[in-house]
Amino acid sequence: MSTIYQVSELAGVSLSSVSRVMNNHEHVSQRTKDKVRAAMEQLDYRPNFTARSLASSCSNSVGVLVAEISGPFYSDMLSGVESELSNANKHAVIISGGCNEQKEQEAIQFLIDRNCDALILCVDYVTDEYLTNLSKGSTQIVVINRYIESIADNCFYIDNCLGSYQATKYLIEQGHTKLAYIAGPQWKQDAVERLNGYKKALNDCNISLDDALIYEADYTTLGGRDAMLSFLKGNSPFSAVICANDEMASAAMRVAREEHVNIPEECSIIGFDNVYFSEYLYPQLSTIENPINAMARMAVQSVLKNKYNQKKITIQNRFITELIIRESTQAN
Amino acid sequence: MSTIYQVSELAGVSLSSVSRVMNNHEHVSQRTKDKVRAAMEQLDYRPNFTARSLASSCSNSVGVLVAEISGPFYSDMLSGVESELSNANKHAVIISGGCNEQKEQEAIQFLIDRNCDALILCVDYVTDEYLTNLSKGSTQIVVINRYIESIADNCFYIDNCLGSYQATKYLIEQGHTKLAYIAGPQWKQDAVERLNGYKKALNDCNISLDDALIYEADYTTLGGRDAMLSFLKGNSPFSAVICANDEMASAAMRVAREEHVNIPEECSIIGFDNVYFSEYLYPQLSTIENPINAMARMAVQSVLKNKYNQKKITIQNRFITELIIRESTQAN
DNA sequence: TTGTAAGCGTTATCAT
DNA sequence: ATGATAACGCTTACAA
Repeated sequence: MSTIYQVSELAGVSLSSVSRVMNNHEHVSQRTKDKVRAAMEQLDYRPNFTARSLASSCSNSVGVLVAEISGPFYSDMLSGVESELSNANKHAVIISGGCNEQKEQEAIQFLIDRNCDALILCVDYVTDEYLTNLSKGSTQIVVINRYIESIADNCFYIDNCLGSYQATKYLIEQGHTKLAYIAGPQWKQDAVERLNGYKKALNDCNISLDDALIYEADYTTLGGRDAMLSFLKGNSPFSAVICANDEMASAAMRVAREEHVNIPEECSIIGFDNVYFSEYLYPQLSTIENPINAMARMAVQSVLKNKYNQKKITIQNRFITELIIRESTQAN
Repeated sequence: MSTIYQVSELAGVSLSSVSRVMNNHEHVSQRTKDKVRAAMEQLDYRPNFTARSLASSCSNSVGVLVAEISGPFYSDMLSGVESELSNANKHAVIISGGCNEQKEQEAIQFLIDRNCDALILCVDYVTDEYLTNLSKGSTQIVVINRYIESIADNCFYIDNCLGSYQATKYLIEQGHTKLAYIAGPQWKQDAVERLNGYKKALNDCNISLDDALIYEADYTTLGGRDAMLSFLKGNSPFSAVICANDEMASAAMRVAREEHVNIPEECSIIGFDNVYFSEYLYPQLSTIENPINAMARMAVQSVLKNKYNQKKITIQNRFITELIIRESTQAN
């Protein structure tokens, strides 16, 4: 591997001139540029990434922390982050966080220690306060899928409440009046907000809340299964069930089938997130589009703008959900 | 941020001693260790990752290149790679390759330029020769999901032929004699092998090949859809269809439903890969388990062993598929 | 516009 | 066992 020094020798110029050419500095004569470029070509010179990082204290890499790598939701997000980063010639150091506060903090520290210029975080366990504090450090922090008032400009999130409001309102407009809700774990912000949207819609339409028709599950198919079973075995009749995510909705559909209740004829089901497999299901799942990929891309844009001084695009922090009607819902 | 220098001052020892303690060198007195550790603690010292990389020419990071980040198959692989790497305190630099040879080469070069110690590659476009050559360089190369004879020890792959042989044989044993096959794109090695397994099973059972019952699709739902439609509209009757992956199988099931052919009563369908959503489908998809996650972990182990001199575990290069029977197949 | 030289924070080779 | 000191390959004042 040749170094900047060898290039400078071959080109007959100084180290700094080579560096200037590499970094496209102004005030370099065409003649120097040409000589340097020719020498680089001849030596098949490749800048040493690590040395540049050390000297410039900029690693051109951003750390990404998510709860898990696989899973339709996170992988869609990662995909957006990675592609946007690659386009800008930065790279992503991706790790998956643990399942408790300490692990999450360690993961963040790991990324900081690796000299990432910025961090894109999708975290559930660390506190708002911790993240706020972190933001005061030299590593830029950006948070996806969570709203923290004190660092609002660095948060990218959807209006979860609006999302389930849209779903619930739609079903009510379709004539449903007995609506069940399968909630996500209530220690997660988004799960609480989604439940609120459901409640708000019922309230706006003067439908009273029936606690027996709300089941707190955990966003997994197992949870969705238990929830649906509980509704079916309960005493409160219902003609529709709104789910806090698509996984639980898919489980609810399966349980319905096992118990011989036809979807959507006897019961409408709607999900949340619009993960890609929701159209593979039978019936295809009606759901709420969650623009996670776009959010991820925007988060990267914000990093590019703030940390890498790139193009002055306008940053949007709040994203809007959208109703997707497929086959799993119908009028009552 | 404090440096090794400040630690050495506070501890009253030299730079080298601090370095030695950090790296757990032998021949360091307990007294020195204690002093250094205390000083580190007091200063909340964190080693500078970049400086270490430069000085030691070891970045402790491995580059991972996949065709795409999302998608059930790749994300399962990435998940395995990342977790295994994190456990070893290494990190993953993940990028997604392009959709042609040049882009793929660029992506690889990108990773090499970033001083990755090793590369884990899941690539389709670059040639065997290119990869063989690459392996001669200083960056260790490991290939997942592809077998290249000249660098066999660095390849991790499943027996694709066996996989579809298992599927086909099973259906034949269940009494099916007219079996259609939805193939993957034949410029991909795994797609060819999978098709071969099907042919071999037919041959072993003395069932003659009907070209009208083989359709080359592209591993996507759209392709699977076209394939199934073509079979249904063709003149060759069939009672089972074997698909080269689960996405196409899910599409085939949907088309069947649209055309009012009951699965599995009128037609058995089997997939390949056992991606996680295959059990969400209705009917749940029978398929071939592809141990991609295990393969990914093994690939990391091989890197740990060869590049980072870690534990002498035995490396396994070839992985075996397994028949998973669910609801989409039945006896004929 | 170009060159000189001092870092950047480590590791690693020598002596001692 | 410990300490100087020279790399590692580049960036960046500062000087010319």
